[in-house]
Amino acid sequence: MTETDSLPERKRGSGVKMVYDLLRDEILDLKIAPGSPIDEVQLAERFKMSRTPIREALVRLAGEGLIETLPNRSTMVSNIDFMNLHTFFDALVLMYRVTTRLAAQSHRPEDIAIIRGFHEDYATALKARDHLTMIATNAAFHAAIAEAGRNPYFTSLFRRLLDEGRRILQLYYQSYEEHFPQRFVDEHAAIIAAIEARDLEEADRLGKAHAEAIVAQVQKLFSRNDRLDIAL
Amino acid sequence: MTETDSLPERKRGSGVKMVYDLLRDEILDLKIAPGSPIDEVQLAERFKMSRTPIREALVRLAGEGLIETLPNRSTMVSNIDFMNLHTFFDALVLMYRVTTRLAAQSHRPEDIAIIRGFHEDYATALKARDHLTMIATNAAFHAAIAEAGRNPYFTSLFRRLLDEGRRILQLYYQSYEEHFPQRFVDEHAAIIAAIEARDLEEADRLGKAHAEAIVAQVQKLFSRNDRLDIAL
DNA sequence: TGCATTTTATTTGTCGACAAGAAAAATACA
DNA sequence: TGTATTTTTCTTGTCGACAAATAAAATGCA
Repeated sequence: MTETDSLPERKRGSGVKMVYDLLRDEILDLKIAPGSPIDEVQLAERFKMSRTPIREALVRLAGEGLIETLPNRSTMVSNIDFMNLHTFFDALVLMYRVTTRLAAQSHRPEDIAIIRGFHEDYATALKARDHLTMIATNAAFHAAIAEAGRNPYFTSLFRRLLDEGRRILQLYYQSYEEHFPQRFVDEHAAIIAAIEARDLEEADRLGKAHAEAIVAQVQKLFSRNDRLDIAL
Repeated sequence: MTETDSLPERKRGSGVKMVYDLLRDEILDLKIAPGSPIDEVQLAERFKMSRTPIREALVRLAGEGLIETLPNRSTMVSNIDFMNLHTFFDALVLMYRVTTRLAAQSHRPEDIAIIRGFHEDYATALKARDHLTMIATNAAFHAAIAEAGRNPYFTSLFRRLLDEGRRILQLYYQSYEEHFPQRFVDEHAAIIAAIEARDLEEADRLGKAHAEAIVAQVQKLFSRNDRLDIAL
């Protein structure tokens, strides 16, 4: 509702990107709930621009599956498909493996610095018990590893999966507020070491184990919820 | 240039999809060369609609990497990145494996019928020595297998790779006009059999072998071209 | 009151127009 | 003639308005 627009002056091509980035973050941080309707005119008023650039941003978001648009009728934030979470987890685990392995193979020195940066940001956020930052920096950490692997096809799919994962982890931490495992930080450190040592097999193995640990933990929560739903 | 628009009457939401589909096919069939500029007003005239829906179609195509758009300046058909073809092949081979394996695991009877349909279309096109149809039905065949695997994340990446592959195969067949291997038809048949038998390992193995055969063949061509470039 | 039909309201898809940016052309100047 | 600067041209990004499509409300009728 409250909008902090300091500059009414906007550069020519920047409006779309701004709306896109902001909406994307709000969706991934669950600030806008899945299923919420998205109103073009409302957004146009909020950002003080015409509907045209708003629409372009929405088309992009729809292209990444973050919003769904019914023809001639409402557009809304995509729901999380709990029924088919296993397909998400399958893809996530495989991409963790592949990207970590490729990073061990193809990284350059400067990549390690970037990865370490996010690693430290994550550790800091964990100490501060800051969910949102933890989730976002964790995603950034693994995205940086994928970038170091230098396969844009894998990177883009992995980014999409990490995005979707941000929403799911968000739900997870809303249920388990006091759960902040140092373990993940240690695993991250081990992954970095394997990448730096160019040990493909170890990187692959660690990536797989790390992914499966996260998946197992999240699945535990949702299976509990499933049982709850059935009980109702 | 010549446009066959029989109906000047268009339904409300159909314009964007029409432009999108047509442009997409023209790009993938190399009817528009990589690097060609795309002019919005020209398209608007050609399809007899305003620039707005044209633009939406272009944004979609850009989202899939089929066109590239320089801010405030021209937009053009994406070039094929020959320098990094190996990343494409890596991703392609892995997705061939994964989707074929998942199809063996998760397919339903009705999927087989669809897959067989494209299989036969491919065989027909091969007999007719019709490049364009061969390439398109081959992509459709493997996309159908991916659909039977029922993992939308893998399917969407694989679709993108198959699309890009259409352009590359197009180049390939432009060089080797008389090369129409029956072998691929046989391999397709074997893949269908493995899927139907729900033999995951065999499906995986065949998918990998099939992919690597295609990759090897294409690489042979391009490595020859590479040498040529160096010789010049 | 309950259901079918018409009317109104809301939201999207499309349009034509205009202005900002960048390249190309034209001009000035050495 | 060659380079710097201005002018023109061309394309894109944005705008406000209108029309089609759908949902919601109102009305009619039993």
